[in-house]
Amino acid sequence: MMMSVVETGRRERKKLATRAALRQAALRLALRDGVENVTAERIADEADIARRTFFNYFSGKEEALLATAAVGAEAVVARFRARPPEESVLHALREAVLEVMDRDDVAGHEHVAVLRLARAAPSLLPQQLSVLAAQEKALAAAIGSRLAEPDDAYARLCATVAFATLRLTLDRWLERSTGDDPPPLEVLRAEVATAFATLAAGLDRP
Amino acid sequence: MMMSVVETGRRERKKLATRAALRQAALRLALRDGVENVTAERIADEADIARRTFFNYFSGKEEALLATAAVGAEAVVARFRARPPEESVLHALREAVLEVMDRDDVAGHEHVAVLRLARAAPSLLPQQLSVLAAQEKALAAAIGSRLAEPDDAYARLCATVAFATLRLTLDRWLERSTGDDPPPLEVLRAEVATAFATLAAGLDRP
DNA sequence: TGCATTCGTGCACGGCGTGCATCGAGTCCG
DNA sequence: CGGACTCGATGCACGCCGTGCACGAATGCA
Repeated sequence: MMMSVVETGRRERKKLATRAALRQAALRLALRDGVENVTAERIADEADIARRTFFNYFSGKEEALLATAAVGAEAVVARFRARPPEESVLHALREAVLEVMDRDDVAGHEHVAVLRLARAAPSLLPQQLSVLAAQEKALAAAIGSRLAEPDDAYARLCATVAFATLRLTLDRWLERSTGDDPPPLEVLRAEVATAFATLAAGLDRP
Repeated sequence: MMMSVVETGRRERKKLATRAALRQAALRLALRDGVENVTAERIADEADIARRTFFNYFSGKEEALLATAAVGAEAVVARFRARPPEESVLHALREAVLEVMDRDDVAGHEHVAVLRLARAAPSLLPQQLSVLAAQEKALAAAIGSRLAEPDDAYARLCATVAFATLRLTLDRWLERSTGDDPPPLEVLRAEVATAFATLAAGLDRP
């Protein structure tokens, strides 16, 4: 039983492909028919996979849909780890977030599409929050290993507050959507910068 | 169709009683048999109410269980509104939280019991986060009406960060549970104070 | 007292999530 | 190469979930 990340077998490749197929099928159906009309059965059919097998990969349609968003949150943590250690915590966090946002690739567009679906579909909110909560632990660990002296309380507070701020900023950005596409990325970048600046300067006000 | 909060009729009293009976039955069963062994049917039977009627009051067992916790979050918002306007935002928030915690009544003990259940039962996490997210709007509105000049971005950021901090602090407090009961309240009060102090002083670190 | 609401309830139905047994492709080893 | 082993994919069955619908009873009102 190896825990290596790079499992080089045909089996592992097929598993990855199956998971991706299900994830994309879920997103396609949600965009085409609306979130409320998506069932596990339909997703499985769309990907030409048995219903039972779908549940081997995801606990439900919500998890399949938000798996796309989870990749984005993981990416933020990964980028944060890669930031130079001399940067302050909030500075590194902000840059990590901006780096992920600047990736204007297919995964990014899918991520935005999922977030827009989640905004309109209340049934996705619990799962969306759970995804962030799960990544909080990873981010807290990453922050902790950056500190000169360990401070679990501070690391976890930072992680929690950072993701909460990110979620709020994205929500406010999507809220401004005119018609059927989101505002320009520059607006989002500016909002992220000001939010993190507020946190760094001290949140209190008279 | 009156929207008054105090509906003084026999009907309203019975509805409140039914809701409370279901809520308490859910908590009783979860504590006795474990969260995973609680079903809507059992809750309804325990309260001597039809299964169908249960779903007229709650969307599922998770909501019935977390309803107890939701009351606590609402109380924080209510106390915050009652704080004198000359206090700074974070100061008023901290005092509001401490006021609610100091209420050593039955509702408080039930609230703690539910939080301890939620910590051990992953299936309750999504709903727990949703409860807080729902109260964020109310808290943001309360903060907004306190500010000299309106600042929606700041108000919502404060509300989100405050509840996120509260959730984290409670989690860390329950984490320290020795055996079958939580650490003393004084520890919790101190943790809340330091967390809010950190936010007020600025979250960033080298 | 009679009428209008509204609540509680039973019924039915489609969807959900999982344990279990089976089959077959992929992997390993001699 | 070939046999044995591993593990994912699948079908089946079952209990639970959440809701639309219809109906009767309790409540509120004039």
